[in-house]
Amino acid sequence: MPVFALVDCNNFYASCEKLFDPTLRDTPIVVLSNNDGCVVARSAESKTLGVPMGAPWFQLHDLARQHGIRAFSSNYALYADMSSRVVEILSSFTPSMEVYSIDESFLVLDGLPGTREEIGREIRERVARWVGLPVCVGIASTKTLAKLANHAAKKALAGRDGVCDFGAMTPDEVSTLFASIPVAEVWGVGRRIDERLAEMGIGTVRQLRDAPPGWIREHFSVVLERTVRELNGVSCLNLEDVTPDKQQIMASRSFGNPVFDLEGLSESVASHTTRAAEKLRAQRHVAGAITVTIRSNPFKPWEPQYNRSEVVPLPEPSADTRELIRAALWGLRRIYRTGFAYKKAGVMLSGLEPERRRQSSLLVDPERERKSAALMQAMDSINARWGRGSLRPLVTGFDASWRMRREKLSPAWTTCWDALPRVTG
DNA sequence: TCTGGGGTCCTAGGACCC
DNA sequence: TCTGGGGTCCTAGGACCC
Repeated sequence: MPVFALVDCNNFYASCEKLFDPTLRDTPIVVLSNNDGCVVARSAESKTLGVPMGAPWFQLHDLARQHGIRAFSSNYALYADMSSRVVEILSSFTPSMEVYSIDESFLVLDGLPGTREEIGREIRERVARWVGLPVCVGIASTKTLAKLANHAAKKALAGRDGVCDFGAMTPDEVSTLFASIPVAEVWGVGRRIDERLAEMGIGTVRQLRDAPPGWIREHFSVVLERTVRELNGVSCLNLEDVTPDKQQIMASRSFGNPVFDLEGLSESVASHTTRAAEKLRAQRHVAGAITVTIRSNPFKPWEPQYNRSEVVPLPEPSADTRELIRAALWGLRRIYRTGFAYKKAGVMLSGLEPERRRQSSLLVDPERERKSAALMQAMDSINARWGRGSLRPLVTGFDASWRMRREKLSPAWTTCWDALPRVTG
């Protein structure tokens, strides 16, 4: 039977912000979404003050003033860099690991020296010592249980040592613990399923674990059935240690200020397409279609609403920014209507396939393809050397009014020489 | 004034085929 | 009066995740 560990950084974004500013040590802080919209991470102090996850920041101004809560714009350059440092440390324990998200990784502990709890504690200590971030470790025989053990380490068993191994507990202890955890904490149980389970009298992890899998499948889905089996120690989800290629690539943003005209929308759609095309080439794929989406602000229902998207198939699969922009703008012109305050635009690339293996059609001019590839490669190299957006299509524009707000951004401490922290005294 | 972005999987239903 | 059955492919929509 495999042994999974889930390592999860505590309050990851908030912890990253605190790491480089010691004066924030006991200060309640929050990290905001793009456009400084809503709360996406809270430090322990903010959670204690009752700051809800996902709350719009503008609704929290009073609470913030009252308790001195400091807010930060999300600084993904910093978080991504700290994440890669944590991953590097974790991979020193075992090559059998899956980087599940920016702040979570699954490790398979089978065959490692020491008891499972000792390994868990060593992971915590090494990460704390080498990068200064707090993590918790959940250990169990399935991924779903390891996620739950991690939750227990953070909540129900907080105050112990940040490590929870279900394998070290008796069946009775586990059952008692499960009876105290709301079913919504289980990986795979979201809001809707939680509501429906509640109607059926299932409110705790223990009740879900003890529900008949067949009955769950009948009333819900094979997905939740798998969850129930995993809660019973039957491993259904494997470690995905090779990251699969993306099947679709998206790029979208809300606007800092509403946009009314086609020109502004075109600039943003061209910008998003440029970014999406970069991701596409990084994965060495071509796209068969691009979808353009524009929408008004659903949080202002008293304003006229509009929400539409258009799928534009490409004549030939491509990774050429210019061709993708041409297709995206064609789609945009088809769906654009005047008289709306647009809040968001985005594109999605689909029909992805490897650039090599694809069928070459009679319509493709090999010389033109070669030139396209060379140009894109040159553009990517220049942007890698001089920073994103150094060389970009003219249609992405110079008007900054629609670009996002990031008024509370912390420095790029670890990824920009000019922002390197200074030690004095 | 002010409410994120980027993904995956599963299912149902329609089109189409033999 | 009475109108097959089964398979595949695609898309849209709903659920979930961080």
